[in-house]
Amino acid sequence: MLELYDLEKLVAFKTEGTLVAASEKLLISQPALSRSMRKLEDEFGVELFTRSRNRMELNENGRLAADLAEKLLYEAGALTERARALDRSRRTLSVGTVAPAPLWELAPELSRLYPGMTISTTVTADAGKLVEGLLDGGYSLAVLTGRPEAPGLECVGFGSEKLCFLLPVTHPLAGARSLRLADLDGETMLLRPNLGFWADVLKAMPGTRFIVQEENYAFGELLRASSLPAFTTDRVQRRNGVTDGRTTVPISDEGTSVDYFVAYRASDKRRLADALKVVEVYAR
Amino acid sequence: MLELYDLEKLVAFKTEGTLVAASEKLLISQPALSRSMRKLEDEFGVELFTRSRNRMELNENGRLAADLAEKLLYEAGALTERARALDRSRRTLSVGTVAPAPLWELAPELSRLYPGMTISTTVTADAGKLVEGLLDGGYSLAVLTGRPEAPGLECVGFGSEKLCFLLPVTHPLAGARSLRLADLDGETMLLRPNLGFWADVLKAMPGTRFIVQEENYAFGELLRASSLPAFTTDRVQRRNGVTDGRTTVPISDEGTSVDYFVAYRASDKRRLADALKVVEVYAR
DNA sequence: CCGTATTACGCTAGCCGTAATGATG
DNA sequence: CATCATTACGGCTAGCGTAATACGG
Repeated sequence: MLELYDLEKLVAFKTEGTLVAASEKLLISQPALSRSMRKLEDEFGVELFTRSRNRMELNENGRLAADLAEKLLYEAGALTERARALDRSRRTLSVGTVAPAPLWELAPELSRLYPGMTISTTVTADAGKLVEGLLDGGYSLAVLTGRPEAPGLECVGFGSEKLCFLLPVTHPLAGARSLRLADLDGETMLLRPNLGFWADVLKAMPGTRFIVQEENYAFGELLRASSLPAFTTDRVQRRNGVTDGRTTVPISDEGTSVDYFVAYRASDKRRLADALKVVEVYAR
Repeated sequence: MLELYDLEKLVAFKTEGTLVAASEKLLISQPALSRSMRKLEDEFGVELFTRSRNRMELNENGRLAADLAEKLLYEAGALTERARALDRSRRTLSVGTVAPAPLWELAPELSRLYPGMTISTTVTADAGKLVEGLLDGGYSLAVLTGRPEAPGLECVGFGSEKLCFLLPVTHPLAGARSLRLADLDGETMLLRPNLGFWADVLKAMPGTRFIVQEENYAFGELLRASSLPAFTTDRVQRRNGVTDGRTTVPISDEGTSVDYFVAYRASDKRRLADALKVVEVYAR
């Protein structure tokens, strides 16, 4: 029977030009390769080479066969690759979100509910990309700030979040009951990266210099040691508690208070039932 | 390494549904097939089946892999098939002709000049088909009654042929120096099959009943034993000599005298040089 | 119990490598 | 005579079959 390994040898001979060179590339002996090529001709029932006593070349048949073999080998590789890719996607639950906070609650629960699955998360300000990803299978769950319109998608509420300033108690505005973003514009502020749509909200503070600190411990140290204002949200505080030496002041700008929704494909409803139940609990 | 035989086993399992059935189809034992399927999973690095103690089924990965494997196997078959087809075409010299007589001279010479090649011949009234066939490689040589116009084609003259009546000496018109087709219309005539364009010429004798005899010896017997008029040509007579008890009367209708040309692809000129030389000799 | 998959075990056909041979430029 | 392909021969291992085992409807 024709086998892929034989075709690989044929292709090696095509690219190397001699049995010696090809056999070295294939890490087998010349006699082995010589025999394989004869066997291949037998299997095709067709002469593939012109042979002189110390020279072997592909003839027209051989060139065609080798070219087609090369394609076939590529496709065989693609076959395993696609199977692996499918398996990976079956073992991965991709979650996209427009803001990081909901993810902090959702991701650990997903890990607990679907052990063995890789939870892949993405934070982006682009809600359109998330909806698109839901539809084409790129995401299984998406946390949005509104209900998606696309057919085939459903969603459940996932609570709300309200942006606040986190000011040192010594800050001049620390006593305010409510502030506008513009009130602190021009100062230097501490910020986490990957804020999702919040990054868009902060465009209302064009004069502000943001110091971005990704590392969690370092961020906490900066908060404690510096007198730089920062942001927090009601949701973060409910989860992490208050920060010593800092006071929380709500922001009254439009768009700083949002409702979240977790969207999913209707066809995934059963598969994701456990996760959606957890979402409901958090939504309260 | 992934091998086609393994993929064949996978496909057999997909179509048969159980290892037992598939192993019977493949003419191997169940244990062998069971092991092969495990090996396949190893090679993919991916689970392909859901197993209970006495039931095995393809999972999502497995279905994808089996479907792709089926395609790949088909393409592997096509690969050898194409190589064989190429080989066959390399070993075949296809000759098309609009009339049988030139072929009687050409075919034996081609067999002599290209030993080992299969000479495949076709007689057809449709000259357009022959030109088309020359262009697409379906024919290597075509005998036509005019020079082909298509670019990439060349031709050489191959003599002429003149249609005659072959009448019993007892026939009322046997003494004529020349006749029209219409002069014998309404009689019953002897005919060979596969006349090429001559068949079109005979449409000028709508009232004639033709007795077609393919077999050579039988045709000769009919010629000798019967008094039915028949056709011959100058070219046939030059080759075979005259027929006892018959006289030859030329036909003066338009289109009963033709010049032949042997057409070929210009790119084939060198390969066919020997054949074309022979054509020239016959053309005199 | 019959049908199915898996495990255990011994065998063998196919493929390989080494060594020797042949041809060619 | 250096290089390449082929032939000869012996060894090894992947894959097979048989037999035994285990599970489920």
